Amino acid sequence: MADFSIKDVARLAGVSIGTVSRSMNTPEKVSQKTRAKVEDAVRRTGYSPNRLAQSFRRGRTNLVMVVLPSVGDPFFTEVMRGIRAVAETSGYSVVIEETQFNTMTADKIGSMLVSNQTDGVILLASVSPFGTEIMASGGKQLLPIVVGCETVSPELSALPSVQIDNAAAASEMTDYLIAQGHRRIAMISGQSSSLLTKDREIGYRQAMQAARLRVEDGWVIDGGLTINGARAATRALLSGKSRPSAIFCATDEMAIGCLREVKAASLSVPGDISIAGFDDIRYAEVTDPPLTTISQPAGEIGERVMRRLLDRIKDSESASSGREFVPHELVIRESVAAPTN
Amino acid sequence: MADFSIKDVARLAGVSIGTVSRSMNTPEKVSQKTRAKVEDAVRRTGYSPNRLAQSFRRGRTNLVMVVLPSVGDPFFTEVMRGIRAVAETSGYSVVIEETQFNTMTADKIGSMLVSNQTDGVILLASVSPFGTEIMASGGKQLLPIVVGCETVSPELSALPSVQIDNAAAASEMTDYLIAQGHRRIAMISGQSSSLLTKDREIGYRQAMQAARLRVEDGWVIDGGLTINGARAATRALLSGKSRPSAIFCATDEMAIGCLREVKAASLSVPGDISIAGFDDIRYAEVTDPPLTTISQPAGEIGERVMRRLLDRIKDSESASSGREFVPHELVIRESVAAPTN
DNA sequence: ATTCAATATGAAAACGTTTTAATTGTCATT
DNA sequence: AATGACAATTAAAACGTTTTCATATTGAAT
Repeated sequence: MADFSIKDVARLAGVSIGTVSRSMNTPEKVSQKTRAKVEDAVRRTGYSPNRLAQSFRRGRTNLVMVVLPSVGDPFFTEVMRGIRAVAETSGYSVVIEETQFNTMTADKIGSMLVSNQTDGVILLASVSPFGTEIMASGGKQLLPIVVGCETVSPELSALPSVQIDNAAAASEMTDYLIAQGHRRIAMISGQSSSLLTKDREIGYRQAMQAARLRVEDGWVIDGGLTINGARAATRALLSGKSRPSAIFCATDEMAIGCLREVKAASLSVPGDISIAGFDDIRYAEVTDPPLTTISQPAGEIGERVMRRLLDRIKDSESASSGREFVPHELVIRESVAAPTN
Repeated sequence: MADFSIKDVARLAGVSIGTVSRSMNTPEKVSQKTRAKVEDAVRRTGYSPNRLAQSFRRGRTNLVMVVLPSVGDPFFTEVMRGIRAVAETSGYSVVIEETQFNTMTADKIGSMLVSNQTDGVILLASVSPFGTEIMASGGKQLLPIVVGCETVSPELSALPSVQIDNAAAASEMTDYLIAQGHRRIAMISGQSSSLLTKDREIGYRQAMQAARLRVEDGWVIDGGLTINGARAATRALLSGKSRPSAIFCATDEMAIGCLREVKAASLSVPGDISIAGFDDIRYAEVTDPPLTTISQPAGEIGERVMRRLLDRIKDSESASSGREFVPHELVIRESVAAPTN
């Protein structure tokens, strides 16, 4: 398999390279007889076309790239399954790129994607206005791109996106906590650069306000989207002058850290403190107690987002733009109960 | 930015395309004056080279692909960090491909990688002899490829790989359980296609045998590498005629499922049953109780595996082959204690 | 001033494919 | 027997770069 080219196959089959190309791509346009010769030559050489040359000449790679914050985030398992499912039926391959939490999102995407490496991009990572300016120049995109799960900044709201209504979901969870009798509800949110958790924060604040409940100073605290960040945040919350009876975490990842820390402080959940999460990752139902959380239809988001990307690749003019919301669901498990005091 | 080519830049700068190319790639070979002209033209057009054409012509992409079972597996977070760290210092970009647990590993890799898409592959996923036959034809590889974390089948043991000694680590854990006083130790392993967990199983069996302990029928059970699989396996274990006092899970993921199920059966951990895991994923220290497990130096594995890949890309002849072991560590937390009965 | 070396540039080939345009061959219709 | 239509094939252009080779320019040394 020492790298045969189409030329070798052509010589071996006794035809021109054009015929070889047609034999492989549009076999119906070549006669039975010659097709057989070509196929034989292909088999004998073990020839497989140089994809790079192929993509270069065709001007299309049949490859889409999904950008996500980090491999190892359980939430994306199902989203990817959905993406892959529809990609496969359309002859697209999927390739993944990490932003490692924002370090170089913009650069990477700008430099390696815009320049013809892939036919389109699915952004599951934080969408900064800066990053996408590169891509969405002059209102018209130079590369098909759609956003999934994440919140897009207002000025980019025309970008096609598929997501749950994060603010509404967060409100719903907060309402649920309130309905359970909680009045002192704190929130562990993400860093300010995370628009996603900002949205959830907004929902929380709205619900609190609607119920005329006070959000005390220090009750909305940055958990950095990590377990350890959430543990630190939880310590701060527990040691504050005014201790909440419930902690709403903007992600399950942080809820897991929070849960651990609350227990480490010898408090029981939900006995002493209720904890709510968000995302319904697979670990959420095996914590002790299992987490009450918001479930996102991750697989469906994946499917939809990929379908919209395909639309856009096919015909970027007529493809729909703007946000598309999918339903979320409040999953009641055991980490939330009525407050005891 | 409507897709300028090098030709446009050349025309605008009033030089030949060769000069433009040189200006960008080997600026020291072009005079100050013309370089300035070119740079200006580049700026004015917003030109960025067509990567596809570039890679095609150069015969190299500066892209490596890492193949892993699934995005969403927390274990790979750190491995990727390591890989990326050294890739970045060498001017390589990293792109990720999922096998979705083996469905089409071989095909994907065979078809899209061998044909010039990437300069090399890091396999973090299960290495079947079948899959790699394609890549390692005639003893000599046609694409630089190295294996990380995973066990390679004996007939492919010449493939460069970086991993801990899984069997030894599993023995060590088993020995530890025995040292704690356990005699009745069961193991939740992976499906038979997972060479990795088979290795761990071997270590377990060896340690049991060395201690002259009996492995009863049904005590090595397939947990399918998933939480739910492990829960089912645990149920089977608990309802068996002869109940173990300790359960050694071949992955933390399964240990988490096991832990939940044991508690669901109203048994305490480690009071009634001890549980040990493997991998030390980040969730392992926030379970209740925190998991005793084996820690892999994931970041280091990533770095080493990427370095070996670079060696191989640079000079496939002289690059080292064969396995390279890195040290593991037994992390003692609270999920294992002496048996009570 | 003249020559030589070094440096800077341009023209064109090359990479492996797809695709267009031109050519050949075949067959049915007149 | 000649024409036309159609199918199959070939030759060659094209894609956007990099790189080789030849040429032109510069500057230094005689």
